[in-house]
Amino acid sequence: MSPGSPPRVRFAPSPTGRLHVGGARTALFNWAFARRHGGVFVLRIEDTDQERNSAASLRSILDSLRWLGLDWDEGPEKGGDAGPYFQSQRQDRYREAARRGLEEGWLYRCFCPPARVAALKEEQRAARSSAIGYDRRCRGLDRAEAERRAAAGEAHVLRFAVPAGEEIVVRDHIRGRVRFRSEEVEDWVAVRSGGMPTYNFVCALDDAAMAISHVIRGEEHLANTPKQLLLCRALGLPEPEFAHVPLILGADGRKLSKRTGDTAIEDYRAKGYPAPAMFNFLGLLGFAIDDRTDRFTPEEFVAAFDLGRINKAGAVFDLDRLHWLCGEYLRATPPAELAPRLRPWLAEAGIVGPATSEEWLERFAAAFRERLRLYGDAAVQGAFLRPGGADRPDAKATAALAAPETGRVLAAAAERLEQAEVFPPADFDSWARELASALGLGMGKVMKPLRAALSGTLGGPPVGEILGLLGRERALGRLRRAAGRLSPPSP
RNA sequence: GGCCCCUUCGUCUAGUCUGGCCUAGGACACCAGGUUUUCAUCCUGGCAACAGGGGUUCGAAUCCCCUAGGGGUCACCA
Repeated sequence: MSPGSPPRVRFAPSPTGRLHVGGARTALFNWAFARRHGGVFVLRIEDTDQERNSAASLRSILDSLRWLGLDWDEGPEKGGDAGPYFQSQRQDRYREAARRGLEEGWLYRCFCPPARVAALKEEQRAARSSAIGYDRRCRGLDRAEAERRAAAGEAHVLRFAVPAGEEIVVRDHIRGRVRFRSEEVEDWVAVRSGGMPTYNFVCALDDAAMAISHVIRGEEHLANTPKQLLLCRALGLPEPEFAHVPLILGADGRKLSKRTGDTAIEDYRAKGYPAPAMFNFLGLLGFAIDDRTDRFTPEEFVAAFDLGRINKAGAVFDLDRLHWLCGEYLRATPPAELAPRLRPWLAEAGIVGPATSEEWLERFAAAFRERLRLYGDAAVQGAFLRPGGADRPDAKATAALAAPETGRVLAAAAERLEQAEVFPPADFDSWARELASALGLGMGKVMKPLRAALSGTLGGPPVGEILGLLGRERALGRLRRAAGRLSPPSP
């Protein structure tokens, strides 16, 4: 990092889809680096692909970043001195650079039809040739003639005239110095036939214009870097430092794709993954604070963040680990805090209504907290609390209900609960023990049918908690309905 | 195929730059016990890795070379 001035980094998504987990982690690392060094985190929108851009994508990306807690200092909805932050609004600058490139000769007009170039590359591939891409045919065109053809409206692109014999060194904080020879770089397209510049062109231009000191991005961009560096040289622009972070892999060991699971941050949000757990998880992919810290706050992450400590190898997106982390976060959330977050999920599942009290939700949160991993789990696990939720007991519950003593147990429990002064009994354990001994049965024989009648299943929170969530009327109703369903005892 | 990157338990990783403290540590998952009215939580224990081969060195997971394997990239996408 250049001494003295605080670093400037950027995350530059293209609004052609939702925020991918890989992109999210890249953003996270950029953000952490900026925060760690008192630098500036810029958000730049690379909307040079007019076909695929969409406003919905942009909104989704911004929402996902905010959800993760990654705030930007300059960019959309924020402004800044280096704007505009949408590449579609920087066309005049790109045009000026292109004009200069043509004039200085490091850009040239190429009239080769796309089909010719495609065929060329096809040939190279088939022949297993080591030749690189475009054969530079138009590079030798007479300048005046090229201008004439262009003026006549002939379709063409602008290509970068890659110089021979140059060595390009990418200064990478993760991989050290990566060297390329300019012979290996093709004369890439800088401006499309439609006049729209390409990624490699505008990316380097904007990084320089926005005074980006460190380019932290995915490893898939490493092979592109020489093109951008060559452009910097042609324009006499300063070269940024780099950090190409390893890919996030699917279970198959390849770049994470939709085949191997959800790839959009929004998907995880929609399924009820807690944001802090997601942040934590992403921060653990390719990075570790030390040999034992696996849970941390954003502040702790920032304090420990160091580009040099990022791993070189790709990291598999391990859903098991994410789930575990989510559970850790939910268990650590106080019920009073958890309750409001659970509400929408419970409401959607028809478990609570607008009239449901905060107190009830808190009780629910306290009862379920240790068995939830995602907010969304509450809807599934709490399903039995819906009206009639115990009417169709599962296999195990049905078996428990079929025990010979069930009728006595349910009747006795209902009677005692009806008469109880406080509901549920203040000391449920003692209450249950008393009931068991009065019936001359073991605890298991008593609790199982109760649980089955109350919730239709044998799992879940302690029976005392279930009673509290159901309330006296509904609990008694369920006990009696279950008792009524039993076949009458033979005389 | 060319170029580039990578390689520690099944997975995420510590250790590698600054060889010895590593009979390689932690975590997830898994397995086995324990606690518990159930599930879950929690506790205890277990399984499990330096890709292979050569060097250098008194000593290598750590340094060098080779091989193998994996990945990325070769668009008028970003």
